[in-house]
Order: sequence, then structure tokens, then C-alpha cells
Amino acid sequence: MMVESASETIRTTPSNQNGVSSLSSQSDGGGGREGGSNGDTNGEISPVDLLHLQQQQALQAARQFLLQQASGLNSPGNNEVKQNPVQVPVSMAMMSPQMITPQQMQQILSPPQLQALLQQQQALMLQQVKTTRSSFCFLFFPRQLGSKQLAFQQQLIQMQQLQQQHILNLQRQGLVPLQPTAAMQSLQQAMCPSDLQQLWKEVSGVPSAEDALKQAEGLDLSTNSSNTTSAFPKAASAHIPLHSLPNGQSHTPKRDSHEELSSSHPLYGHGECKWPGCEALCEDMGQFIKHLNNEHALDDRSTAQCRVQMQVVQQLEIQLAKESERLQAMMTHLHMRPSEPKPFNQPLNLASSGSLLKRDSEAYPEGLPHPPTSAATPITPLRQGPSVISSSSLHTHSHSHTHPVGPIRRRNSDKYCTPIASELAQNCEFYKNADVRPPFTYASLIRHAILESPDRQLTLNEIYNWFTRKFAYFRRNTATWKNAVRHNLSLHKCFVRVENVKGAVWTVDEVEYQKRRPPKMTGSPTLVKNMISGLGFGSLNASYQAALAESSLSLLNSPPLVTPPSAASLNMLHVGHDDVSSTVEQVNSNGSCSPTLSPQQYSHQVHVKEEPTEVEEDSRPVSLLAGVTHSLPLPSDERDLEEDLPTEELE
DNA sequence: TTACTAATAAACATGA
DNA sequence: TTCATGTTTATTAGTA
Repeated sequence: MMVESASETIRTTPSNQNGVSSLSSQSDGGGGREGGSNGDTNGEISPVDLLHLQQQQALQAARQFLLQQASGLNSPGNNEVKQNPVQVPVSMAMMSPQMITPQQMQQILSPPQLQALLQQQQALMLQQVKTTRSSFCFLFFPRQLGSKQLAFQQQLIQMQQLQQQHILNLQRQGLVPLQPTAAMQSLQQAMCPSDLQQLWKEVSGVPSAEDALKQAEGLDLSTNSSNTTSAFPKAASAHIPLHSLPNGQSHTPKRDSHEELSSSHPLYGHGECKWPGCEALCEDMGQFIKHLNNEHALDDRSTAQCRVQMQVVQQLEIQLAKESERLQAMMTHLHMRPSEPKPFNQPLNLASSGSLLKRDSEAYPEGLPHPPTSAATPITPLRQGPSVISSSSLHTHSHSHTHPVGPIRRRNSDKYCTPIASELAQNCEFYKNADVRPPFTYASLIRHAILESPDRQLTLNEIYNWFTRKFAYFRRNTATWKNAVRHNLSLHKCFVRVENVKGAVWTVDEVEYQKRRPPKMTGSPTLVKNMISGLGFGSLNASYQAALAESSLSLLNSPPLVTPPSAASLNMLHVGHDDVSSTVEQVNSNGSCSPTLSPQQYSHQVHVKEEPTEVEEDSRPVSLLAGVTHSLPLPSDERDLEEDLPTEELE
């Protein structure tokens, strides 16, 4: 990983010295600039003035980063950066990432990591600002800020308050247990776990970071660690208290009951020290306190770890705010009403998150695409879109050994996917614009394209056009996926070529298509895990959620499992659910499609194919039910419930 | 380990 | 000949 290379050395440029400053700069050589621009003419800089200046620079840097991010600085294609031989230990970089220019970060880090670090830098700037206001941390000086700076601070703080409010709303919705995991997901999307682990290793392995200590001098570690530090997401059970405020305030409206029982210290739980990267076993609180004082005393290592944790938290909070804002804008753009209160939840005052939970189509104007609507959306603020993101986009560039750049071979089974129709209907805008591979097989997509057409038939070229029209992903590598489309059309018996008056068109034989569906999944943990780690969370409508809330509330409130309990629960609802049953009906519900016609209705020449891996006998409920739904269309909610609720999963 | 499925690549045929 | 379309085979990878 690039972080590993960065773990050795991180290059810096001379521009650093005029770039973003850090609080440590007062003790390093780069601080020579401070006197010049400060207007101090007496040549003697008081600590107050020094800090004031640093604060101004921090604000400036924050603005700069915001602008840079807005201008797409961190886009992958914008990575040309200058090499510079000047290098600093990584420990230094970890202590004060502000010292590194964005260009250098681009050079060192992959785009997701870069983005995460940029946001962390913003967060640090913000934190520095806020700490001056609250006297929380390590700055003890009177504030002498200009009006612009104050306004900027207020904006930042408002942003944070918004996201905190959002978090509270989510907590009211019973999503509290999800938050740590959601935070982890967000973090993991920004920086993969291995990177974070590496980060921690680097920080923990700081040999002698005098600079780090200087940077963090005055840092009230105890205060910080108890308020902004939590278990690092090393283990799945780790918690990141999103509700912890960087200024030391903590909402903590709801804590893990188990944790509450087992300990009275936020760094102690389940019999082990939850200091990031520690996990030392402590039998009791006394032993833990002893361990804490011995192993995590105020030293450079602990300080560094604390800083990293602060950045982690800040990054998550910033990201949450950004995503919430984006969602709000999206919904505003789509003229969506703020969601109505869910029957079993408190209303949200933040329209964005509430709407996401309300999956029922009634929440959205008909014909309008729903926002990205996996159930994970409200709890994974960093996710860039529907459920596919977490799996496909993150793994897209990591699988192929033979095609490092080109088309990625990936298994993209729709076995565990959401219904394609609802997913596409709800996220069509996303797929149109985001270069993200849809989490459906080619066969599913082709079928959907055909069924979506007015005549249930498409020429090959029309199928091509549908792909490119609906998915940004298919606007590249055309040779690859077009070949795949042709291959699928020819290979699968469910696709029937019909000689029409205007040439050959392709239709779908629903019976054959359903025959080829794989068996339903059982409720094995492995499968559930695969669903979660693999593909999306699927669509949940209101009744669905109500059922979920009633049936698995205990799951939602249970301590974190290896996988997010709610995510698991939500996915359980889609165990074995593919696009078979819902596509046609959902498409029909949109008014764009009429009931599926059998290919036999095309009184034209039909080429019969042999399905290579056909399961002739199919006694699966889904198939039978899907067959029934052709003649007896059910309301989608009922059907979903009927098909998607394996009773063994919702015990 | 094996079987299955899907994705990908490629060769080949056919017709406009 | 070129290109689009269609078929087939082989390989690879993920998963049960």
C-alpha cells in the first residue's frame, strides 16, 4: 500500500513552510515566517500573538483545502506532483499532517486516503479553532479573531452541530448501535483498515518523537482521551463515538449496555483496554487503571495516538456533515419532500436522513429516482452511493491480477443483491453519473433493459444504448462489456432472439430466467457475512422496515457483532432475494412497463438455446412465487415481505 | 477440493 | 474489407 511506503518517509516541500502551519511550528525552524506577517514590529512575539497567527494560518489552510477539494484537486487524474528530496519521518507527518502539502499527499497517498487526510486536516483546523473557543484542549490564550475568522468558525461549528444533530436523530431512530460500525465503514472507505492499522502501527512505533511531544505539549491527554478517543476500529466490536465532540462535549445519549455494565471507563470494555491498538487484557478496573497509567501515560506515543484518534473522529464527523449536506442538496434538487415520521421512529428534523429510511415509494414522487437508498445510507455517511459502493467500487481495483488497469474481472453475482428494478429506480441518477459498476450480473441488467422497454424487446444496439445511458460505468471499456452482453445474450437460454420486422430483437423468457436462478441462501452466518461484505443492503420499504423494527429490534440494540447487526438484519431480509420477483412488478409500478410478455407472444422466428447450467427442477419458493406474481401481482410491499423474509432469519 | 456461476477474453462465422 | 452481430470456447475468480 501506499501508506506503507509513506510509513518510511514522507516528502515535504519547501512550500510547506509557507503552507499550513501546525501548532508545533512554534518550535521548529519553519516558524520563522511567523514574525513577518504578523505585523509585529517590535521583533518580539508573544506566545499569544504566535498562537493567534497560527490560528489565522490554520483558518487559511482550512479554506485552502476546502477550495482545493472543491476544485477537484484530489481527483485521481490530477496527481501530478513535484518530487522533492526533503523528507521527514512519518511520525512527524502523523503528528502534524498539516505540515504536508496537498500535493505531497497526492504523491504519497492514494486518492481515498488523500481525501481522508485532507478532511482530517480540515478537521484539525477546525479543532484548533474550536479549542481556542472552548479552552478545551491545549491552547490557553485570549482570542483575538477577526470577524471573518469568527464567521468562519461559526460556520464550521454550525456544520458540526448539524451533524451532531443528525447523529442524535439517528440515535432516536434506534440506529445507535449502528453508528460505531457505520463510522468504521466510513473510515474504512476513506482509509482502508489496513491503512489505518498501519497508521496506528506507525504511530505506536514512533521511536522518539520529540517533535511530536512538542506538538502536543500542553495537550490535555486525559481529557482528550476520555472524550474523543475510543477503541480504534481494529476489531469489529470497536466503537467510535461519533457523538463525541471534539471540544470535549459528549452527547453519549446511549451507550452500549454491555459496556455500561462491564466498565465505567470509556477505554475499558469487555475485559480489555480499548486504547487504540492496545487490547491488553485487564481483569478488573483497577488493573485497567494501572495498565492505563503505565502503558498509556502522557508520552509521545500516547500523544501521537491521541492525535490520530482525534483525526479519525474529526474526519468522520466532517465526512458525515458533507454527506448529509450532499444528500440534502440531492433531495432538494429532486424536489423531494422531507420524509414523514416513520411509524416506529421519532421524526427527523434533518430531512435527508429520514428520507433515506423511508423506502416506500410513497415518500417520493412517482417517476423520480429515489436517492441512494440502501438501508445503510443513513449510517454510512461516507458512502458515495448505493450499496454497491462498499463492495464493488472499493474492490474494483484490487482484484484483478491480470488486468491491473483495464476491465476488472469480478464476480458480480446478483444472488445477494437488491432487486434490480428498485435499486435502479431508486439510484438511477447515481448510476448514471457515478462510475460505479452496478451490482448486478449482465444477465440481470440485460433482462431489465429488455423488460423496461415498451415492447419488451430490444435490439442489441438498443441494449448497448441502455447500458451506456443508465450507467456511467458502461461508458468505458465498451469492447469488454459489449462482448459480455453479446456473450450473455447468446449463452443464456432466457434471452430469446426474435427475428422481427425491423431485424433481430432480444426478448426475455421469464420462465427460463427464473429457472437459472441459484438456490436461495440459507441463514448461515457465512452467507450473511458475504452479503454484507459483498453487496448491497437492498431496498427497504416502510412496511419492510416496520417488520424489521418489530422483529429485530433486539438485534439492532444488541452489542456490535462481527458485522453490523442492523446491516445483517437488513440483509437477512434480502436473503436469497434477487431481482427475479420484483423487477417486473416494480418496473410496472413505475408505469413504464406493462406485465411481462412471454416470448411466445412474439409470433416470430425464435431461436431456442440450451442453457449451459440450467437447473431444470425448480421447486424454490421464489420461483413459484414469481410465477404466481405474473398473474397475481401483489403490492410490492407484500410481495417483498412474503418473499424476502425467511422466517428463520427473523426469529 | 470440487463444482458451479459469472466475468472476461478471444476466435470464428455471418451478413450488411 | 470493415463492422456489427452472434456463437462458442477457454480461462479466471468467487463462492458454496
